[in-house]
Amino acid sequence: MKKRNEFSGCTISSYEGSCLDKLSEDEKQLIENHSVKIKYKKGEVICKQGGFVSQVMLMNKGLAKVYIDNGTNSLLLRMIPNGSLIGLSSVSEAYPTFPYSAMTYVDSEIIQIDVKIFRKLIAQNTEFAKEIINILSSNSIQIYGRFFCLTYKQAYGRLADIILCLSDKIFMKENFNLPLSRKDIAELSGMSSETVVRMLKKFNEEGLIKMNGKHLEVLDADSLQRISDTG
Amino acid sequence: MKKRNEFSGCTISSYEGSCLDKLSEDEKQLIENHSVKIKYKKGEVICKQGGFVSQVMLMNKGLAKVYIDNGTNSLLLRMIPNGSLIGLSSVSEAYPTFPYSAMTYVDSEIIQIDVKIFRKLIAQNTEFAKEIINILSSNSIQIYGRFFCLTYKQAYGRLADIILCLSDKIFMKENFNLPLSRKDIAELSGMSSETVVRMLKKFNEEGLIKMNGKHLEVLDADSLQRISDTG
DNA sequence: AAAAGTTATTGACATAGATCAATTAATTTT
DNA sequence: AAAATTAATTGATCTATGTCAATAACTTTT
Repeated sequence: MKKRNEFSGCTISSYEGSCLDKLSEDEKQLIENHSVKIKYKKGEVICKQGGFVSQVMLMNKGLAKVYIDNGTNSLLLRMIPNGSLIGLSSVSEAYPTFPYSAMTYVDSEIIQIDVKIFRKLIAQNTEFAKEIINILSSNSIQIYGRFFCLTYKQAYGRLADIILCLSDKIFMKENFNLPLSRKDIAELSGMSSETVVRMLKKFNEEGLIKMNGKHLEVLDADSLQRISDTG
Repeated sequence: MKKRNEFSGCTISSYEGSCLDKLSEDEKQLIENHSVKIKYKKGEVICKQGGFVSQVMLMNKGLAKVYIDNGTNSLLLRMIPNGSLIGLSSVSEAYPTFPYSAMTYVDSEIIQIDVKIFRKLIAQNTEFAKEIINILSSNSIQIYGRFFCLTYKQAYGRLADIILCLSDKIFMKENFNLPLSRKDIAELSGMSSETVVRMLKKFNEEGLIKMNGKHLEVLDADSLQRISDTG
């Protein structure tokens, strides 16, 4: 029997693979002909909440965040690692504008695909459409988990979550250089940057992580997991 | 130019109409042949988080909530008014279990539709598939708003949001008998029931609402809206 | 390499709203 | 309709984090 997944603040969706695999050679060529590859520098805005969507964007190489804001506060919804799409909710003609903004964390390479082509392919290829439904569903499920986590977990648990997410899902090693500022981590874990600093220090003192400026090493993933579960 | 929508904690998705309208007569008949109408009493569980999905459910008459919980805490994701679907994320074979639970607020009538039929129709009718994508997108957008609201608005703003949502979207009059307990309202607006009581009392004293036990009347929607925006 | 600007760290303090406890009101069961 | 149960209200208290202010440590620009 499968263990019931607990909710985590983790910021990447569980969908694996690529919807593009479901396309025929002709269809792939069509996408090819209607897409361009663009380079973004670290910290550049990829799309703006409220703006018209004309392309769906595929992260080819890099890392970005998707967030909503009202001018005063900003809420990070999810991260975009390699292979993830941005702007999918707008394949519905009913939602022609981005419901969120996106910004790169590091220098990134993004493939822009004409959203009209996306819509056409959905209308002609049901396997592709099913795959889009899969992605939308997995995005929803990820958001539910993050929503629950940010609403009910205490700050230590949320921070532990994010450290584990970075190590397990994003960098896939327990030892990495953070391309994120303390403020970024604060945004990820839904707390103030001062609180992040204090709590990272505590984790460090307790031997759960080894932290030196931008360098982070997970020493005791089990304990972090326990804090995430309890917190 | 359209005014940019602000985020609200409102709990129903903006999708209007019915995906079933996109079906042919034959397809409608197919649904008809593979669905049953079920009556639920107030407070009954419609589906359980983690359980297998075998039917997609359509609220025919009544009101329900969709929520996730971990045994200790419960987070209300959205309300299900007439015409809304439950269990849509599971039309993907990749997600065969409910990611949430649902429970009726009042006596309700629900149409259960075999999920296999739903999947078949998605695979054969692209208009229908597009409509499902529309619904999933609008659900996501609603959740983003609620997520933002519960994370950043203060309690007064969240409560004002919910009162307006109940009056505008659910009961569609400024004068209604609440079928919800204080605890339900607390869950909707993400706070403790004691805080709900105190704040409703305050709104009442200030003449924004008229409240008498279960009966609620919105007296000053503009001020409530202002509190929602500011809070 | 000095100056200017930005980000990280630490400490002190404030507070929104949760929790706990007690009372009253409403509803359900006997 | 009395008793028992559940829900609503009120008051008192507590606390996890945010906010503000002051350095300290980096980074970038000159």
